[in-house]
Amino acid sequence: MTQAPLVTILDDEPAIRTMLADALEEAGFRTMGFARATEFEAALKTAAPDVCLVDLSLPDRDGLSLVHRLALEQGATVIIISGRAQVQDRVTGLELGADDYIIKPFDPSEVVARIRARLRREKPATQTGNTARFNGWTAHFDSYILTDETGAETPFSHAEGEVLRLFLERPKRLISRAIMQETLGGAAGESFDRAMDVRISRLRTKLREDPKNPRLIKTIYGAGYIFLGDVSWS
Amino acid sequence: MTQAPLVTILDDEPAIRTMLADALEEAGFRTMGFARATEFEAALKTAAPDVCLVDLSLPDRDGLSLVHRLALEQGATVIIISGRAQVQDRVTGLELGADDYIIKPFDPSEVVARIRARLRREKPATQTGNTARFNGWTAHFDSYILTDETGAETPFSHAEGEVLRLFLERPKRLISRAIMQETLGGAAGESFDRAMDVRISRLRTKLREDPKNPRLIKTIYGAGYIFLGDVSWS
DNA sequence: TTCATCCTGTTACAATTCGTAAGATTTGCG
DNA sequence: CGCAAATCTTACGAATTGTAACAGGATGAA
Repeated sequence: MTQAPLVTILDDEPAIRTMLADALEEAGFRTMGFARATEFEAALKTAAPDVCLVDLSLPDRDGLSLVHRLALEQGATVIIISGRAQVQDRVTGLELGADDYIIKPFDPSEVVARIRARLRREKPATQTGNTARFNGWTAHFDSYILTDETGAETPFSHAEGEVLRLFLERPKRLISRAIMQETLGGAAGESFDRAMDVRISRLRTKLREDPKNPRLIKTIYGAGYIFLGDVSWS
Repeated sequence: MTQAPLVTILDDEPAIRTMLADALEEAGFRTMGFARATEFEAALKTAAPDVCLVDLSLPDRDGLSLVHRLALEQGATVIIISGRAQVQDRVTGLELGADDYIIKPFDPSEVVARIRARLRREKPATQTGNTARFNGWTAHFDSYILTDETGAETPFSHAEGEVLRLFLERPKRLISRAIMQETLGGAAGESFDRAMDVRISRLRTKLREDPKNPRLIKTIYGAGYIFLGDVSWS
C-alpha cells in the first residue's frame, strides 16, 4: 500500500456506488465500483483491494458466500453493506468473516470512518501520522524524540509528549485548562493544575523558549494556552 | 492470550454490565466489569484486556478522552457502546481511535459477533516465519542467533527470545507491562517485574543499545515499552 | 559423579520520571 | 502603585525502571 488504499464497491445500485465513491475519493482513497459479483471477481485477479465493500443482495450471486470466500481465501478486509437489518443477519455476516456490517440507509462519512478504523489496525506503524514538523522542529511521537533544525536530538518523556501532541493537534487555537486536564487524564484533582504547569514548563525548556517571551507556547491568563507555529503532520 | 480472551466492560448501568457479561462468558470470554473510569484505569495496571467495551456516558469522566487515550497509548481494541446515535458521534468516536461503535439498545449476540470479528484479525498477526529482519539485525528464532549486518553472530537465550519475539510481533506499538507479564508467563509475582526488567536489559545489551538513548527498545514510564524498528518476517 | 558453564530469577541500589509543595513572578484591575 | 489571583519555577520525594552482583538450577563434558 505505497499509494492511496484501494476500496472496492460491490453494489448493484448505481446511486449507492457513486455516493460511496465520491465520499471515499474525497477522503483520499482510490475506488473501483462493480455491479455484479462476476465482474468483481474478475477484477480481483489483477487488483489487490485493501478494503472490500459488499452489498449482500446481488443479482447474480449470494453475497454471503462471496464474503466468506473473500475473508477466508484473500484475507481481505470485508465490510458488508446491507438492507437486512435483523440482528441475526448481522451476526451471521460477521461470523462468516466480515469485519464490519453497515446497515442501509447509511451515511457515507460513517463508512469512511469505519474504513479508516480498519486500516489503522492494518498498518499499525504510522497511518495517523506520528511525526509533526513546526518552526524548524520535528517531533517524532513514536520514538519520543524532538529534532532540531540542525538535527540535534532531544528526547521527551511520555507526559511531555501528551502535552506536545495536544498542542500540535490544535495549533493556533485556544486550549483551555479544562480541556487539557481532561485530555491528559487528570482525575479531576484540583492540584493537577500545578502538575500541568510543570509539564508545560518542562516542555518549554526543551523547546528552548525564552521565559520572558515565549514564541511557541503562549499563556492566555485566565483562559488557557495557545500554540503558535505552523504544524504539518506526516 | 494463552487463555480465553479478556473483555472489560465499562458502563455505569449494572443491568447492561450483567447482560454483556452473561453473553460474553457464555461465548467463552473472560470478563471484568467496571462502573467508573477510575476503577477501570486502576485495573489496567495489572490486567491486559484483549477488548475494551466502553460506554461514553460515564459518571466520572468523559468517555471520549478515555477512548482516545486507550487507543493511542495502550493500542487496545476499543469498542464504544453508546446511546448517542448521531452519525457525527459515531464518526468522531471512530476517528478518536475506537475500533467499533455499537448503539444502544443493542443485542448481546451482535456484540459477541463484533468482538469475535476483531479478535479474528488480531491473531494472524503472529507470523508463521521464524526469522525476522529489522534495522540491520536478523533474528533466527530456530537457532537462537542474532546476526549483525556484518554477519557477526550473537546467541540469545530462550528468555531473551521470548521478549524479542513479543517485540517483533508488535512493532511500533506500546506493549504494556501487563501484556508482557501475561505473554512471558509471569505468575503475577510482584517481583517478576524485576525479572522482566532484567530480561530487557540483557536484550538491550545484545542489541548494543546505548543505555542513555535506546533506539530500538524504548521505555514508556508508567506504561510499558515500545519497539521501534522496521520488522519483516520470513 | 564432579566440575565448569550458562541461564535466569532475586536482591540491592542507582537513575529516571513526574506529581506535589512552596515560594517567586506575572497579570488584571482598581 | 497595590493587591489578589493566576501562573512559573525550583526543589524534593514517591514511584518506576535500569543494572550490577549474587545464587540456585540445569546442562553437559570429563
